[in-house]
Amino acid sequence: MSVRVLLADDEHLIRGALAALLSLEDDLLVVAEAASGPEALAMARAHAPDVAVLDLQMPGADGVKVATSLRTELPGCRVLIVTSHGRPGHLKRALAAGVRGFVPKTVSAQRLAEIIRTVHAGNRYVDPELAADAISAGDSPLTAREAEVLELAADGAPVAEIAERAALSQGTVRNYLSSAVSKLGVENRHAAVRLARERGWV
Amino acid sequence: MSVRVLLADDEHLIRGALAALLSLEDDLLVVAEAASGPEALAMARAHAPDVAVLDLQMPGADGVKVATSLRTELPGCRVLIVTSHGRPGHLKRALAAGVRGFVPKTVSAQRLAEIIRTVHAGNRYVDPELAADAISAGDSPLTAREAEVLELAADGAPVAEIAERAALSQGTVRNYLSSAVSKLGVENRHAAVRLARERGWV
DNA sequence: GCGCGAGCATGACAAATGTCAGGGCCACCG
DNA sequence: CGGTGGCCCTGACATTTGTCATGCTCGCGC
Repeated sequence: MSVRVLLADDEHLIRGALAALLSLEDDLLVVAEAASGPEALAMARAHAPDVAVLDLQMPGADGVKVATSLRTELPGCRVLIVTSHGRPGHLKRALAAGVRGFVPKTVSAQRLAEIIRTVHAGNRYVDPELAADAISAGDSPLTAREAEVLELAADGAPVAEIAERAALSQGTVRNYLSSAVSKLGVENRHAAVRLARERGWV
Repeated sequence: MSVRVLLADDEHLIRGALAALLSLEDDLLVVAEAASGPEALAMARAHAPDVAVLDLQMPGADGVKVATSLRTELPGCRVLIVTSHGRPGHLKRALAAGVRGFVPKTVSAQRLAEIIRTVHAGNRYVDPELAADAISAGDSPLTAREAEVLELAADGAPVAEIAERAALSQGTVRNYLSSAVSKLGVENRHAAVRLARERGWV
């Protein structure tokens, strides 16, 4: 009785190669492939796989969004996320979405096959290094409003625009920005945005 | 007589899978693998491959840097760059470094094998879509100083620091920044930095 | 009820940033 | 030679952003 796997990654090169390698394992069966978030969802609905291996970054909807949808639509389907750039915040978001495994693309195919089995058996697996990063990043020191304002400031918008979109006075917006900057111990709001992004706090 | 290939990519998953798939081709022989820029160089020196397939983003030194070194050290070795995120500037830099091929990871392994043969035969191959992007991005409208100042501004440094590092008055720095912003048709310097980065102008 | 601390909000002031008009230099063209 | 235009550079001025002191509200412990 083999494990039915769905593979989703926008990079054809990787997806194809991965499918080939996983097929070498006797107990794994790649039943569907997808190149985008929406496509992954459609494929999952059609084939009801045991395990969905999702790339974190895909056009349309990222791995975590797909995982969230799958959680309600196919509760029996375990989700395993693979990613190139492991930012702490992603891991946190992923676990919150009910993802069962989270691994970087630096693992070997052999190892990935083992992890697929682990996840299929109902266990969780998180790459130790990524976990350590997430723990050292800690929880966000930002308050709700600070995070909100920082997010609106993310694309370099002027304070006036942020104030309007958040229905706040400009002074208040500056205040939150300033507070976020000092909490994060950085030089200016742009560095704050970058850091918060990196840590997954926005 | 098969083509001797060096494979360099920091993602073990992809590198391994790729090696396996390329090995299925009778006329391709993967003689070495590397997970970082420096390692790729060392492997190239040791094995003198016919074609080096390099990931654009690797720890240590990126694909283009490696290509530059290879150009002088192993002039007979053709370089083919593969990349996930195809930014126009990268392509330009790569071609300037004497790279013979440039493809996104969205191609299939089959296609990649063909391209390796193409490059080995002495021809060039550039992904049509990436080429179109690069052409539509066009040449940088920025003058030398504008680009220099923009680069120094890239990490959110204050004007005073940029002025000092560029040995200019603060007024002048502001002026260049302003000029760059208006040339790029964006709202502020941060957006300008992002856009210039994206287009490969800095 | 009362004091206390945390988060939310504001405006005044100071500092940094963006904009403008203009001057010097050099290469190019008539 | 005498424009003409592009690039480099500057300081003065207007606008935007960052900092600070302050007030409000709400939940909590006493």
